[in-house]
This record gives sequence, C-alpha cells and structure tokens, in this order.
Amino acid sequence: MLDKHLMKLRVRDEISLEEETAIRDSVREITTARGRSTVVRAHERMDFSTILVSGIACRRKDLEDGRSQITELQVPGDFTDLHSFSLKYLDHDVVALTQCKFAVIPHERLKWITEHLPHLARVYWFATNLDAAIHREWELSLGRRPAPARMANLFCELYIRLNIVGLTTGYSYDLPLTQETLAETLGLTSVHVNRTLQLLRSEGNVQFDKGRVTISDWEGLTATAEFDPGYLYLERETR
Amino acid sequence: MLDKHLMKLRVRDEISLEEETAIRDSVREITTARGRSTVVRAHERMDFSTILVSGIACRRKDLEDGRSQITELQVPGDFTDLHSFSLKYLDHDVVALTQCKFAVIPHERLKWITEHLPHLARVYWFATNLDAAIHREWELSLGRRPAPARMANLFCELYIRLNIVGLTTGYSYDLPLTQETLAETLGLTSVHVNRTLQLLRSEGNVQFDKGRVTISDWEGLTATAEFDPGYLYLERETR
DNA sequence: CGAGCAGTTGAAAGAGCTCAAAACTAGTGG
DNA sequence: CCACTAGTTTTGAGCTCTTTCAACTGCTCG
Repeated sequence: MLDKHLMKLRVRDEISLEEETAIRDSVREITTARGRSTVVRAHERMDFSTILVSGIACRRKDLEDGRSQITELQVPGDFTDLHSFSLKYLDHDVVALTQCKFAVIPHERLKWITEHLPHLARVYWFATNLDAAIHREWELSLGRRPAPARMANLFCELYIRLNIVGLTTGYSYDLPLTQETLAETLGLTSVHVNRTLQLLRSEGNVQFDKGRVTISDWEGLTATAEFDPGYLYLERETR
Repeated sequence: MLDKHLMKLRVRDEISLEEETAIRDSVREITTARGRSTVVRAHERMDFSTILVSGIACRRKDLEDGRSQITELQVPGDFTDLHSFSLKYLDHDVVALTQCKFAVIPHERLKWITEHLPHLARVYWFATNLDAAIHREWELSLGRRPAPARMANLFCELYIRLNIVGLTTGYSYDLPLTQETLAETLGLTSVHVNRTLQLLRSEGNVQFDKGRVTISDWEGLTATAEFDPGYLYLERETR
C-alpha cells in the first residue's frame, strides 16, 4: 500500500526499518474517491493528512468566476496534503482527477513523529519543500515559458516522478486527464492545449493520446522544454 | 535584529522565551549585501540559512536565454532560505534587490532545534509551508489573472506582509524596485508593467511612484485584485 | 439511437510582446 | 552651476501568441 511512498522517500534519503514501521503504523484507514471529486476543500479544518496510493490527484485553486488553476499534480506515493499538518487548513482544494485511493494519517501521529523521530520529521519537512520547489518551477513555466515549452516541461516532470514509483513503461506512462484538465494545469485554454498538443506531436518528441503520454525523443523533448531536473532533488542525502 | 522575525512568527503561533532565546543564540553572524547582488546561487551546497533583517530580497529562477522569473519577494523577518536546510542546495538564486542585511543561522543549529525543540521545529516547518502557499497563489496569478489583477494582488500581499513587521505607514509602504524588477515578478515585460501601472493609477486604487506604494482605496484594490488573504495564514494556532 | 462528453477546427478579437526612440532622473565631474 | 552620463520610465506602432466563440466530429454508453 505504501510501497510507492517509501520508494519516493528512499530516492532522496535512507529510511530505517524503524521509520518505515512508524510510517506503516500511522495509517488509520484507506479511503477511495471517485474521479473528478473534491477530496479536501480549501479552508476546511484538517486533523489528518493523506498519502495518494493510486490514481492522479491535484491541488487546485479556484477563482470566483469559475476560472481555476491546478498548482501541482500528485502521483502515487505523494503526500497530497502533508502541509495541512502545520497549516491546519489548506489554501486550495485537493481533487481526485481519476479514481484514487488514499492512506489516511492522523495529525497526532505526525506530531508524535516530530517528537520522537526527528530524522523522519526532517524527511517529511523535505517532502513539503520539494512540493514548494515544484511550485517554483511551475511559476517559471507559467510566467516565462510559451505554451509548447510549458507543456513539454510538464511531460518531462511527470515522466521522472512516475518513473520513481515504477509507473512508466519505457518512455511512456498513463495520464488519463482530459485536455480541459491539462489546460487548467498549464494556465491555458483547452483549445490552445489542443493546438499545442498537435504542434508537439508534429515535432515528433511526445504524443498525448487516449490518456497516455509517449515520449519518442527524450533529448528533443527536454530541449524544447528547457527541462533541468535539478528542482526535483533526485540525489540521496542525509536530511 | 531579529525583532521582525519574531513578530512574523508570533502572528501565527506562540513562541516561548526559551524558543526565542534559542533563535537569538543561533545567529552566527550578520552579513550585508549590496543591492542587485546575488546572495545565494542555485545548486550551490549550503550549510547555513539566512533571515532577512532589512531590505528587499527575492527568489529568482533564470532561463538560459536570460529570461527570468522571481518566484517570491522576501521582506524583513523572512527566512529567505530556510528550505536549504533540508534541500541541501537551492533550485533558485536568492537576490538582494536593495541593500540587505542578513542574520546567518548554521544548519547544525537548525538540526539541533529539530531534535530538542519540536514545537519550534514545527513553527519553522510551517514557515516553509507558508512560502509554498505564497507560491501557489502566485501560480494562480501567473496562470489565470490578467496583468492588472496580478499586479494589484502583489500590492495587497506586500501590504499585509509588511504591515506585520511594522513597515507600513498608513496604507503606504516603501518598495524600491524598478519596473523592470516588477516585470520579472509578475511574468510581464517592463513595458507592459508601465502601462498596467498607469491603468491602476487611473482607476484610483493604488499608485507606485519613486519606490513607494500608496493604496488610496483598499476595498477597491482588493476587488480588482480578487484578493483573499486566506493563503497568508494570519490566524494564531498551536502548530 | 440519442445524449453527452471530449476533441477538433475556423475565424476574429485581444492581451501582451517586441523594437525603437524619446523623455525624464539623479549622480558625476569639470 | 552646468554639462554629461547612465539608468529608468514613458510612448508609439506593429506583431504574435493565446483567447473567444461557435460549430462540427467522433466516441461511448445507457
């Protein structure tokens, strides 16, 4: 159940058996959410956090008039709302984009970890800092990269993140999102997403079809994306 | 020296005298940086973090071709690179936009805090989560808000953040940045920043002149900004 | 078979960009 | 005190990327 979560953590640090046990023992229950359902609502008081076990979820911020921006995509193994432990409520919704399974961890357990397992606490601190690093890269994309580079960047990032948790097959992976959702993610309209997708396909580096991303030329893709994986902190360190 | 830092922390939680002392005792030295100088370079290994004591700094990400995006502005009292403690190196530069003073805190002291003062550790964890929340709001701005709302939003955010540390006078505050820098912050060109500034001024809500922001109609400004301060987490809670 | 999404296409409008020049500021040195 | 420089702000004109709006296709599923 938490295997992908541990894979993700262990890419960046060593996790002892004691720590692994503490994590596994922290799960109160497993919940399921239908695709396109809001799992956590912004401003709602939280006393637990959840790890995404399967499916694709996201953090989404809405504006009054219906416009909305997805600020991060979550893949299996990600702690979707670990930050609610110190924030107490979220500034955004958590939305299950496809059918999802979540492992629920009560905040009291996290508190216990900060008091008894300081190294694991730092690993989790790191995990939230990694989310922030992803946010910063997306700010760069949204602020400075034209649509094709922005989209190519997203496909690169997801390839790396999904590869870590064993969800890629060669250079392709499932991404069962609509172009509409992709638009919310990239700060574009769905029409423009459609055209940009065609452009990328015509360049022969990536293809997005029937909910699956296929990268045919990784070098070419990273070039159009100006992709530098540094912000994903892929080195193992003692945190 | 750290008064503003403590003011910022105490808006969100109670900080005991013991914790305050631990913070003050953690400062190894005070350094100064000239305006427009890079203080920390991306990918550079860090063994200390710094609190901004005075001046305006920022986190900036650069692209090969010279385009760059500021992902957050830092005001006095902010821990500019607390996240380098768990990240080990930064994915962005830290740039002093004006002359700045910094208090230097060695990582080993932060480690000590995580092992002996778990509550303070959680407060600092919270502080990095607050940065992430600001990043998310900026993603929303960059992705979905047209230039005037985006700019108005920034002026609102800075008003609140500077007010917390006592750096506002009525509804105005110093912001000695060029329009060029503002453009890097807002994901716009300096030409468009200039025109948007004129538009906002003509609407009579804000004015940005000679490095000073003057808000003449807070209600009006928050309306054009679609500003909701929820993401700044202004409530005091036990973290 | 029809309803309802998701994806695709076309045409026109608009927000923001580029390039280039002019006007303003403030500091420097004669 | 004035000329000179460098940096910043302002303005104009044309252009591009992205949006908007609206229609059309195709697929899936009851």
